[in-house]
Amino acid sequence: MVRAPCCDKTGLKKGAWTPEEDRKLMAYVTRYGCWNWRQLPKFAGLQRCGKSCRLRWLNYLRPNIKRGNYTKEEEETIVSLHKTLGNRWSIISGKLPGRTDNEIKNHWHTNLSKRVKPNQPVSSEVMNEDSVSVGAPSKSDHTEKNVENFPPSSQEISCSELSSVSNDSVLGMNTVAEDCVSSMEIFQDSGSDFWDLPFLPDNNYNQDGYESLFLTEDGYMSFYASAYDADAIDWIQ
DNA sequence: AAATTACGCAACCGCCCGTCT
DNA sequence: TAGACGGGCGGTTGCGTAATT
Repeated sequence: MVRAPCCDKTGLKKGAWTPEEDRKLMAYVTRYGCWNWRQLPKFAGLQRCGKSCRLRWLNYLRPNIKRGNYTKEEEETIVSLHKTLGNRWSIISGKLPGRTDNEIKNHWHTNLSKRVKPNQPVSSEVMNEDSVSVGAPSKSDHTEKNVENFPPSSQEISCSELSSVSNDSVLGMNTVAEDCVSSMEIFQDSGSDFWDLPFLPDNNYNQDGYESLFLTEDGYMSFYASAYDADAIDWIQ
């Protein structure tokens, strides 16, 4: 079976993301969630592959992403986990709140791998699921969480980050889920049919970019403060 | 000051897996 | 049961910038 390309690449933009594209993606995901990455660019008004959008969101735009220098503890954790797990960056990132697998992978290749002796063997049992289960949730766990977090609506809503951001409670990375939920609840509050709404690309932020965004005490980001009523803001906070 | 090299990071690519029909 | 599809993951690439010559 030959797989079709993930998306029709003709006319799709590649390379670095512009602030405008970031705004569109962030606005859309924050407001509507990530119900289908492949379709998302179309609705968000982006000339990008869905995978590209997903990556950009997960690695850069997602709330609570920690950037900058790694602490000694973080580096020790990475080295230690890499010793037992190998290049399973997604699992390793699950143990480092706010760090993305891509970032950890880059950091490893540019810094940490040089410090670790190259002949250090990676245990073959790494590939054994049992040994990986150091708190690494299964995909079915994620599915269950999705079900819990997203009660049935007129159309099934999936928030795929839930599965990439593993072990939410441990990580403190449930922000994305909160985002999706908040998006839906706020939508529901608005009393209109979400799935019939056209994408409103530029109404909820100002011309200067992210100034409408803010972080609440809990680190939850809201995009709605200027566009919705006080009830929504109270809920977010 | 200009040229070259090294480095860090963002993004892309292709494969794999799970789910749905 | 097989095929189609979407999402996730790890490897790799390419660009921008800092450091060095």
